[in-house]
Amino acid sequence: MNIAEFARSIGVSPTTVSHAINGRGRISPATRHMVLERMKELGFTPNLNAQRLSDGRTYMVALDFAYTRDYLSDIFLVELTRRVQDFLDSRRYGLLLSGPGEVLHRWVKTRAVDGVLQVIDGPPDVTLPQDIARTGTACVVIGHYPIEGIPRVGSLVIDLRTGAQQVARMLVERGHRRIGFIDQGAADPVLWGFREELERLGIALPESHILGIGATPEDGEWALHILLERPDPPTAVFARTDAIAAGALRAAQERGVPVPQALSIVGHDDVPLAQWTAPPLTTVRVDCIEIAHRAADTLFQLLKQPDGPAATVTVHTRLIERRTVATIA
Amino acid sequence: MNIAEFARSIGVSPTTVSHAINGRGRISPATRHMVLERMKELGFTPNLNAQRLSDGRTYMVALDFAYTRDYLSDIFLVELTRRVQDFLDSRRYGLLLSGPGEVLHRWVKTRAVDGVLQVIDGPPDVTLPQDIARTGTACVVIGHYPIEGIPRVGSLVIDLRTGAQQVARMLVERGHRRIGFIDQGAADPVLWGFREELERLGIALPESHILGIGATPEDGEWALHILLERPDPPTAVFARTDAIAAGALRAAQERGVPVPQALSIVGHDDVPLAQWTAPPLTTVRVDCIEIAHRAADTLFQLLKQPDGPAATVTVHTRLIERRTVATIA
DNA sequence: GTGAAAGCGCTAACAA
DNA sequence: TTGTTAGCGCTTTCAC
Repeated sequence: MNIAEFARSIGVSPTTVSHAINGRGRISPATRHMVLERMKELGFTPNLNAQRLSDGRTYMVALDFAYTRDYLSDIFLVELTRRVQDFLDSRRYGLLLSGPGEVLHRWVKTRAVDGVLQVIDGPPDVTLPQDIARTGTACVVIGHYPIEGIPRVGSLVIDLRTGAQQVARMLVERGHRRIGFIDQGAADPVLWGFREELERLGIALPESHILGIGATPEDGEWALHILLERPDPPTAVFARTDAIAAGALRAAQERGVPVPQALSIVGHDDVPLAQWTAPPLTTVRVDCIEIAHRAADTLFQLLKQPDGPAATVTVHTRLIERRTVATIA
Repeated sequence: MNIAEFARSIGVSPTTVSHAINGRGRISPATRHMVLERMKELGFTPNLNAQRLSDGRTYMVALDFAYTRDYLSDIFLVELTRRVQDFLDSRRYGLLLSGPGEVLHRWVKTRAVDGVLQVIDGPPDVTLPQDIARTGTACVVIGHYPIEGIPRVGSLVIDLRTGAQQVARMLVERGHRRIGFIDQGAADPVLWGFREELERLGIALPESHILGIGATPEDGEWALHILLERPDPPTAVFARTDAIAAGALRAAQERGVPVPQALSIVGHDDVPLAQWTAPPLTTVRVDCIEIAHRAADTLFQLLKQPDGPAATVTVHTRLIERRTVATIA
């Protein structure tokens, strides 16, 4: 059944039906109500593709993971995807889970989506969103750095420094002076923020106390063993991911080093695992719901006002205290 | 730029361009080649929404998780999603990540997708795929039971019994006679297959050796402690998920029970965690790639031949031997 | 407040 | 082999 048949069968014109559906146009509340009622009765639903062609909007948003590494854990992406999906659902938009690169461009060029949410893990490649925006498709980049001054491009900055700084302050307040850091093979804002804050507090984070090659628990085990073998072993260790922290925790237990009494351990990301470790892991939360919400919101802003100011919003990470940090005597 | 402008600018008719794009219709190879070349040059890409309206196909597939519990772990869904996405990408189809229930129905009714892949975790609700299929949209249900005899509905059965039976045979071959099972709060084909195979081999799995309330490592710890307190403690334990098995492993270590020397433990699902435990976990793999591929394939079959036979394909789980099972002296 | 008619950009009979 | 033309189902301007 199409709009014409339906309109005829309830004795009005297609125009009236369209007005009733969209709430636009002049139509009496009574007529509108009647049309809507009978739509349900007769089971008429407008063909989305015709609407798309006609009004130029697709009611679709593409989500693209332009990842080069595994910066944030998979679970973060799942969670983010789910939250974005919920948000879009509630606005009757659809989520197109796009592959990266060429595939995404195809969706943009064929006008399959109104906007793109792009999650990236490194420094931003301005070219990508620029290409997208040039075709008239809005784009919001979710990453660790702002992107500014490009029309139709917004950015959501996940500020990794905040949480890292909180960790630094907490550890120092608890009396820790010899502190270690285990990264996942690449320095990033977590390390930078952590180190800067420590330095501000007068504590050094020597290169010898920063190590890491990967993001598995094994990497964490390995790294912790090395740190504890040093002549001046740390009393607290901050790990770049919870998985690394879990490995470090295990290594400490293997060595008979009680956590947190003899060694404090802090993780990062607050994945579910962080609540399961024994004792539960003190860590830094990256708030998915907030990120998903505000990123999608920024995108919708851009859809509504294509020439509005390209917004940059920042979401901060924050310390979640559990049971793996103790005060030094 | 639309097809008319483009056609005019290269001196042919829109029809010819359309023929060139779609490979259908009669067109000389030379013309076709020329048109394609100039498309790239001038950057013309056909509007997908117009194509959709015109030829009635949307080149979109919806993926829906109609879950009531957490049967398969999240990581499975991620992996599955990624594989489905890759498959669709390669066929120039898009993946619409749909919410469940009403949301999915909206996409179907508005003709936003050609087909639906539905992942369910319990016994099948035939109504759902039936409603979808009735509107002319193909549907493949990914679950643990076949769905047959409904036009335009296919099913992919993940046969959980196979792997469970392999586990049973392996444990018995290795000399185990007192065996325990930790489930996640609900009996399912894994338990059934396991118990049946044990019985076939003349080994009983007493109710007292089957327990479980949840799927976290803590649940596994708790369950293992109880099992080992029994007068006739098991020498081998099969856990319904790897997370449960990981908890059991930890509990054994806490009690000073060496694994696998004094106790064999087997997990299920083969999530990444299973390789990280110490020792690495013997478990049962659910092959995502195969599932994604064959489910999508079945769906495409249905798209190609709407009235073809509604296929049911079965993917079997299989035992992955690592290091947590030993032969009993 | 309602309806007639002209698009939106593409595909596919059919004619040339 | 190529071009003309009539849809696909909706929105929206503009008369009534």
